[in-house]
Amino acid sequence: MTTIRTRFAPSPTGYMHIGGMRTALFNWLWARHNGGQFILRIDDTDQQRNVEDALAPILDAFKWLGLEWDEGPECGGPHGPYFQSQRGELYTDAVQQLLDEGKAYYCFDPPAVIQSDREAAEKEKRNYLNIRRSLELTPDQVQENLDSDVAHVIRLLVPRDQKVEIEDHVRGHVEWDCGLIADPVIVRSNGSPLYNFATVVDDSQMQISHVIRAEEHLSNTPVQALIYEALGRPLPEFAHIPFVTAPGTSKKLSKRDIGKYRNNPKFRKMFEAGDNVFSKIGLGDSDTLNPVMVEYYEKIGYLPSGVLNALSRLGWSLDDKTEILSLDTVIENFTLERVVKSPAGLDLEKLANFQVHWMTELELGTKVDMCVDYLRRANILEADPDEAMTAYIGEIIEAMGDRLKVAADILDYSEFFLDHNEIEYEEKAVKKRLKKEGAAAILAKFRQRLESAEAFDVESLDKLMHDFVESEEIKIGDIIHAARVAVTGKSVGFGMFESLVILGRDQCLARIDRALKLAESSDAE
RNA sequence: GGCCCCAUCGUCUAGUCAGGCCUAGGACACUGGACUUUCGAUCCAGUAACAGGGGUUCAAAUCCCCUUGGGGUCACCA
Repeated sequence: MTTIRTRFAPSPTGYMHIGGMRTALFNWLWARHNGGQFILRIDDTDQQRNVEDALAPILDAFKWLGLEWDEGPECGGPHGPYFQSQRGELYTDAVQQLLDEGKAYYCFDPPAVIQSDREAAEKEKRNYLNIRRSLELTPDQVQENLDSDVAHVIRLLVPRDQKVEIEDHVRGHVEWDCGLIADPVIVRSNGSPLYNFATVVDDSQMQISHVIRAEEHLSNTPVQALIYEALGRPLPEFAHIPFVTAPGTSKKLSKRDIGKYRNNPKFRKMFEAGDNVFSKIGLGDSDTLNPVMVEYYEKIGYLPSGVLNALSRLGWSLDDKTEILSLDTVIENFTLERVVKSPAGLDLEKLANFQVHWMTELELGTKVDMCVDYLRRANILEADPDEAMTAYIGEIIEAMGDRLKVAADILDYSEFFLDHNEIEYEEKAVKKRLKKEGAAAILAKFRQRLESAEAFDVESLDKLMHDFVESEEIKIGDIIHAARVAVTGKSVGFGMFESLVILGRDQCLARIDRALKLAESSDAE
């Protein structure tokens, strides 16, 4: 058995696409499942100036999710360099080989001529094939053209009388008729190699055993297979996995359509959450980070385990019932055979569900650390918390329970970090719960009970309120809502008694006093 | 348009390769109920799918053919 080697070859685009991450994950999984290697290769043939800046978010995404690569940027490896821009010699050599063996040729037809050939073919409703005029030239003429710098590209000479066949691990048998394939350009007029060519040279030189990529590359496969054949190198195994579609659609998830997604009901909440959270922690809004990017999930406080679980289940399943999957479980069970053939829509609700599960698995201390990070960035905490503050935050998080779905949710409870005169009261809540007929009077009485309460713990306060309700002959709803609004400023939150205890008696009394004044203030509206 | 791929509940999927165990299973979402101080969570229950048409067979979600629908790709992008 040869070693299983897979790769992911991103272009430095400045962000990591969530669908691309899924493709990378499947490659990584297949390598890990087989005890093989996963290689990261950077497709920087476009030569942007700041490759480094544009690459950082991509590497960060891999690091965040814990998908370490065995060879690639930063760590190097025996088949380097891992940047295509530094592999020019490999491509030049391969092209020369093809040229020498007559499997590729210089094409001197100007683009305009090719263009009109194409149009002519289209007009006659016949498939376009190169006319191969340059093949008529004598070796001397070719040399002459080259010597006098006549513009040219290099094309692969497609053997038109054969078929290309592959046994795809996901698609099964797929074949193409070479008689329908135009001679692809493999080297541009400026001397740089094209994707299809560079990929083959690299995959072959890096001894990639399995090319696992998105379905949209299926149509590149015959050309690549032909290049392998021309080069006399063994064909890798192929697995074309379905692409990821936008939620609720059947179209490929694409950053270009981000504008549309804003109005997509399945997506809208994510954008809103982004606007809300990112502005608080100084990361812009949902324009800077959107749900197509892996970084969005990281920065809004998703867990790697949640995202990984969701990504794993996108086009793959373990069996007929297992949904909650740890990375280790997936590694152990991942096979290409169980990859589904049809496109899979990104299911954000299910992602949220996985997230809740993995969040509840976390130790309190871990949650505290995550939340502290957000509180610091949002300037709710001005310094790293001391022991007392850490314990205080722990109490809040425990009280939140599974209301803490993503780490950024802690920001919804900022009132616990403010003094009584700093908190904001929700207008609606005040109107409904405090300005209601008789509400203030009840609240005032309850305040007295609180003040004189002997013990200030959850159990005692629970009893205190129930006794109060009984003696006043009111319903619990008549006081508890008013009390909540009074001490938190909001109509919703976690347990009432936990809230009171966490805030402490003095803070509660001060807040109630403030609320009482608010309730008395004139109803201008 | 050419080439290629795909088709099971609203969504992600199990079942398809080796036809019968499928009166099609699970999960998310949704609806109803229980619990409850709000929100959330939880527990119970429910709605809901084999795209259509032909074959083959004792038997088809599963095999074959056609139709329809959806999608990808057709560059000196990757």
